[in-house]
Amino acid sequence: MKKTIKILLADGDRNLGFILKSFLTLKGFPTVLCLDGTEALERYENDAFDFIITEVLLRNIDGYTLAETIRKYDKEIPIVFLTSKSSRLNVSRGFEIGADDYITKPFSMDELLDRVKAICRRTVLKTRNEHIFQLASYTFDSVRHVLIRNGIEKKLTGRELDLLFLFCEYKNRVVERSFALMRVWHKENYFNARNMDVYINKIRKLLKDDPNVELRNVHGIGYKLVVKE
Amino acid sequence: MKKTIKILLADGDRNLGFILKSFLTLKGFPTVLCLDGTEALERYENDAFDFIITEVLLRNIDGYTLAETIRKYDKEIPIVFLTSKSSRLNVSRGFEIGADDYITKPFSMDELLDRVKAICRRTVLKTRNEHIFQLASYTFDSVRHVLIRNGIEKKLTGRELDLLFLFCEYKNRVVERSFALMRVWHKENYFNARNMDVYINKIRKLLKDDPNVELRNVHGIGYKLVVKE
DNA sequence: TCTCAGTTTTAACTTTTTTTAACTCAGTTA
DNA sequence: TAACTGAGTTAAAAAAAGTTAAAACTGAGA
Repeated sequence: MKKTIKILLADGDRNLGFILKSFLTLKGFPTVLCLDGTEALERYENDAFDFIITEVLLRNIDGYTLAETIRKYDKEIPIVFLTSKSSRLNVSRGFEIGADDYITKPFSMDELLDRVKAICRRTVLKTRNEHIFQLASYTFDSVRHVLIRNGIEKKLTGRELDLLFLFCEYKNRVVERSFALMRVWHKENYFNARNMDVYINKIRKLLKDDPNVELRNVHGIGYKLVVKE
Repeated sequence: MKKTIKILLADGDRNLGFILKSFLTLKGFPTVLCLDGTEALERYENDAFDFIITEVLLRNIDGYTLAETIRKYDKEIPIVFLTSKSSRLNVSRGFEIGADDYITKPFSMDELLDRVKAICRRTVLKTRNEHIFQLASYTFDSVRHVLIRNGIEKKLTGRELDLLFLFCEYKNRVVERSFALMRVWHKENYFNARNMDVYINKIRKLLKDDPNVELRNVHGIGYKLVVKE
């Protein structure tokens, strides 16, 4: 299962690349850095990524060609291009390949992070087609924001909804704590972590009437919504 | 027959500007890029545009002044301001000029496109005189200022009308509180915010007879008029 | 100009939701 | 088993939103 968004970063500048990689990884997006196009493609073929960030000007294989090749395998994966001021570039080629964004250097780390997050949010929204989940005797309607059992409806608050929705997406699979924090609170710190504990508690109380549903903790890793059916 | 929307984009950053221009053009909105206020104004006077996107901080003539000048010629043309996070700016001045939206950098391309499209939809509604909205079993006629259900008409007051109209424009999408305050009250402060609460309450009472319409709060963000159809 | 009804704003107060905090309990490792 | 870290519980504080009523404003008609 996919717990986190794993980024493939292709940037020829070893120093900047390393800084970006460290920053993104720290912010909850594990990142692999490649210094040229060939390396990036090789890495892509031998690993599983959820997000591509690539410079336009890249040694061996340029960013556009890299993106095109990756698009052949994956029509959905978000691709963001980085360009420097000096570089002559073919923006429309980028967008025809299906770029999700272009970011011009110089940019701040936070700017990059913000845009990565924005694109993730969007991609997640797209997949949010299914909105009614059956959890043993509970019915969870994420559009109407209610949890129903024996005809009794309980209205969910925003945080309850987002968190329960996340666990439903990954029903019977482990969701990592840090992933949940990023998805629901969009950041990770001590207080958000405690706050999540509180909401885990609330969700457990909401689901307590049917022993066939259980929000189980996986020590040191995260949680798993176990549904017997 | 759909008319193409031609955009005048004023942005001092040559690179970002070029990317935005290419992106918008590719997405079906032919765009002309100007790098400063004087150039933008000159272009505006010698060409026909349907949409203005301008940075607030612009060389020679700033974005606000540019917008004000254009407003003298055209009371209807949609104007969107781009601002950077850091820049201290005068949001209410923008809305007094009649801004349709403010977009804070960094934003993703898709975000910009979405908002441009949303504004076009609205403008089309206005010019087509599509002013009647069907909200489940309610009919809202924004020209006659009435809300009708089962043949019973209720007259709406000014504020009720403006606010409900705004929510209808963004039906099933979230309208941010501060955006609503700007659009309806043209400024944002503690009392306006409380005042809006009062009108949210009024609108909910007006719409309470059909459970298929709901003005839902999104905690910490805004409201969403949810209509099941 | 004055009055009055309709409308909007201000204000005080309540409720809901989220966050912070303090403390307890459980699982892991040396 | 002690020490440590992760997780669970509960309560309080803080922030956001909802409700209600009175005050202030506004504009049409006397």
